[in-house]
Amino acid sequence: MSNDPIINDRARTLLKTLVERYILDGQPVGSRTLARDSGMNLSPATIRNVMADLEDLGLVASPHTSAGRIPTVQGYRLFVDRLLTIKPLRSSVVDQLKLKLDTTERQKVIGSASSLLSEVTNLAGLVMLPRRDTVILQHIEFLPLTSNRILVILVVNDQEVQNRIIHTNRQFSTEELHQVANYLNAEFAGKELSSIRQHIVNSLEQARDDMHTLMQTAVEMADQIVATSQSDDCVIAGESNLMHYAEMADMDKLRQLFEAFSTKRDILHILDHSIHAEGMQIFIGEESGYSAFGECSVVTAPYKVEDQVVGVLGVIGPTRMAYDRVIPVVDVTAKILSSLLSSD
Amino acid sequence: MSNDPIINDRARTLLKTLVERYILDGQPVGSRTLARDSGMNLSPATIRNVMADLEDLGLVASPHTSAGRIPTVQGYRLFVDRLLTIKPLRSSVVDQLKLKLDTTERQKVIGSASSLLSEVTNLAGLVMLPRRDTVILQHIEFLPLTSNRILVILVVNDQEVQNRIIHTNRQFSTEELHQVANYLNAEFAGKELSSIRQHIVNSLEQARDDMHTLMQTAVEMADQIVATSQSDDCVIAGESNLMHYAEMADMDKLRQLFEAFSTKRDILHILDHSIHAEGMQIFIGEESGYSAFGECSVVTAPYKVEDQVVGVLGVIGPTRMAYDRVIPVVDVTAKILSSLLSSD
DNA sequence: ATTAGCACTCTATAATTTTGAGTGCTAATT
DNA sequence: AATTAGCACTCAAAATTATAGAGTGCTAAT
Repeated sequence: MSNDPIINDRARTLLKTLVERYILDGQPVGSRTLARDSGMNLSPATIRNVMADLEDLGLVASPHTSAGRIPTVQGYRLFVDRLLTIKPLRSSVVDQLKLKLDTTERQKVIGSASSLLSEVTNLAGLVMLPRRDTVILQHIEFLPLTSNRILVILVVNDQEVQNRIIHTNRQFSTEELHQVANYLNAEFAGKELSSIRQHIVNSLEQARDDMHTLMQTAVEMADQIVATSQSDDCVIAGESNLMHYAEMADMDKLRQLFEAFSTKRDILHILDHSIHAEGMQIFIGEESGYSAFGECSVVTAPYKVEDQVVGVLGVIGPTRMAYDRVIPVVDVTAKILSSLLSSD
Repeated sequence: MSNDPIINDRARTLLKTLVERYILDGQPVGSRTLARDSGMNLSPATIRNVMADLEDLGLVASPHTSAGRIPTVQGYRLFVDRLLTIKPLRSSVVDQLKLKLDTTERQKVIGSASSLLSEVTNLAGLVMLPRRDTVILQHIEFLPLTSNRILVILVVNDQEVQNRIIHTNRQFSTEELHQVANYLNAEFAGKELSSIRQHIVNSLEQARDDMHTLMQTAVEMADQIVATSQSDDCVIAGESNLMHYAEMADMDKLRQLFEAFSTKRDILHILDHSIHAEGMQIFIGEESGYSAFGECSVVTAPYKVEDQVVGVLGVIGPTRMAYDRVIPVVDVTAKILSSLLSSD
C-alpha cells in the first residue's frame, strides 16, 4: 500500500476521504471539510497544498475557483482499485437475497435477480442471459393444427423449447408427421445443429417431395434458433431508480440513457466485455466508451453454471455510487445465482 | 353540430382554434393570437368576452391573470368528442405501417406494433396481449431429460406452447412416458382445462402410483397456465419519447410515470377498461384515475381476431398531443393488426 | 352586439447586489 | 523543510430590484 509510485500515504488517505465524502453528499469537498473528516489533524492550508498536487495529477478537479474538489474518473479509478474498503454485507441481507432468489420459479430467476439487484442497490439491475454457442438437438415434434398449419416443437440443449407455426400447401396426416419427426429424431437427436443443417441440405434431393417443406422448415428453424440464441439478451430492471439522482437531472442525457436501455445494444456490449474478463469488472464514467453512459458506472460480476461462466450480472448507476456497498451486493448476487443454477 | 346545449357555434370554433393552437406550441393562447388564428374577423376584445364565458364553463383556464388561456380537461374532452377534425393518414403512411407489420415474424408482431406506434406518433406505444379465458388442451408430451428430470410440453389453444421441467423421484422410461402422454391425449385433447382438472383429480386414486407424480404435475401445470394466462400482459415501447415533452420536465412526476410503466399494473387497468368498451377510447389527463398519468392522455383501439376482440393497443403521451394525427394512427394500426392476425 | 381604449396585473427576463464558501499565496512558525 | 495562520481574491448561488410586455377586464363609444 505505502509504496505507490505516484502519491504518498497522506495524499491517498485524503483522496480516499474526499471520494467517500463526495459519494456521500455529492457536493465538492473543500479543505476545511476534508481536514475535519480525514481525522489526520492537518490544517486546511496543508490540505490545500495536497489538493493542488492531486489536481496536477488529474485525480481531482474543481468545478470552479472557489468550490471544493471532486474526483475525476482517474480519481475514482484509483479509489476503486486501491483505496476502497469494502463494506461486508450483513448476513441478514445475504440471507434475504438467497431467500428471494430461491423461492422464485426457475424460469423467472434471471429477471428476479435483476429486480433484486436494483432494489437492494437503488440502481438499475442488469442480468445478461447466457448465449449458447452450441445448440444440440434433443427432440423435434410436428403437431397438425387446423387448415394446413403445423406446429413445430424443437427441444434443444436439454431444456430449451422453441416452437413455431408453419404453413404448408397440403394437409399432412398425423401419421406422416410422425414419420418425419421419427426420422429426424432417430437420425439427428444429440447432434449439433450446424452439422444437422449440413446433413439435411445434402440429403434434401433424395427426400420425398412431400416432406420437402417440413424438412426445409426444420432447417430454417434450426438456423433461426442459432441466430436468436447467438444474439444474446439482457434484462434491465429498476431503470427509474436512476431518476432519483441529481446528476441525472439533465433531461437530454437522461433520454439518451433510457434510449440506450431500450436498445440494449450498448449495454450488451459492455456486459460482453465483462464476460471475457474474469471476476468483477467496474467501468467508471467514460471508461465504458459510450457517451450515453458518460455519467454512469457499471459494476459487473460473472455467474456460472457448473463452474462454467455463462453470463454476467451487475448494476448501472451514477458514477457517484456507493461502491463499497454495491460491489459486495453484485458479487454475492452472482454467487447466489451461480449456486442456484448449479445445484439443479 | 350547431345545436349544442351549452355553447354556440362561435364559441366552439374559438375553443377549437384555441386547443389546436395550444397543442401546437404549448403556450397559453391570448386573445390577439386567437383573433388572428380563428379567421373569424373578430376583435381581441370580443374574443376576451367569449373566453370569459368559456372559463366560467370550465372549458379553459388561465395560469395567471395576464396569461392567455389553456384548455382544461373538460375543454379537451369537448374538443376531442365534438370539434376535432381528424387528419386522414396519407396512404403512404398506411402502406408503410402495413409493410412493417407484415414483414415481421408472427411471434414478434405484437412488440413490433408497439414500437411502430411509438415511432409514428413519437409517444409511447402500448399493446395489450390477449388474455385467454378458455384454455383448451391440444396435446401433451413428456420428454425424459438426464437424471430424473422430465420436460413437459403442453400445447393449448391451437398454438400456444408451454413447457416446464419437473423433477421426479425415479427414472421413467421413454415408453412409460409415452403411455401417460398417450392416455392423457386420448382422454383429454380438445377438452377445457378446468374440466380436465376435475377428471384427473377424481381418477387420481385409481391411477398407478408411479404415474401419480406425472399426472399431478400435469394438473399443476394446467393450473399454472390458467393462472399466467389470466393475468394478462402488455408491451410498452418508446417510453423515452415522452422525455421530449416539456410538460414532463418535473423529474418526480416523470419517475412516477416510469415506475407505473415498469409495474404495468395501472396501464393494464386502463387498457382493460378499453377492451370492454367498443371502439376507440380516449382518456384525458386525470380521467384515467391514476395520478401518475395526470398529465397524460391515453388513446386506445381494440384489435380483433376473426371478428372477436382479443386485445387493445394504443399510445400514451402528454395531454397536449396531436389527437388529430394520433387517433387515426392508432385506429389504422389496430385494423392492420386485426387483419394480419385474422388472415392466417 | 361589437370594439377601441386604457388602467391594471402579473410573469418572465435581465441587471444588480450580497453572501459565503473556498482557494492560492505569502510570511510566520515549528 | 514542513506546516500553518492570515489575507486578498474569486466565483457561484441566492436575494433583490428593475424593466418589459403580454394579456386581461372594464367602460364608453360605435
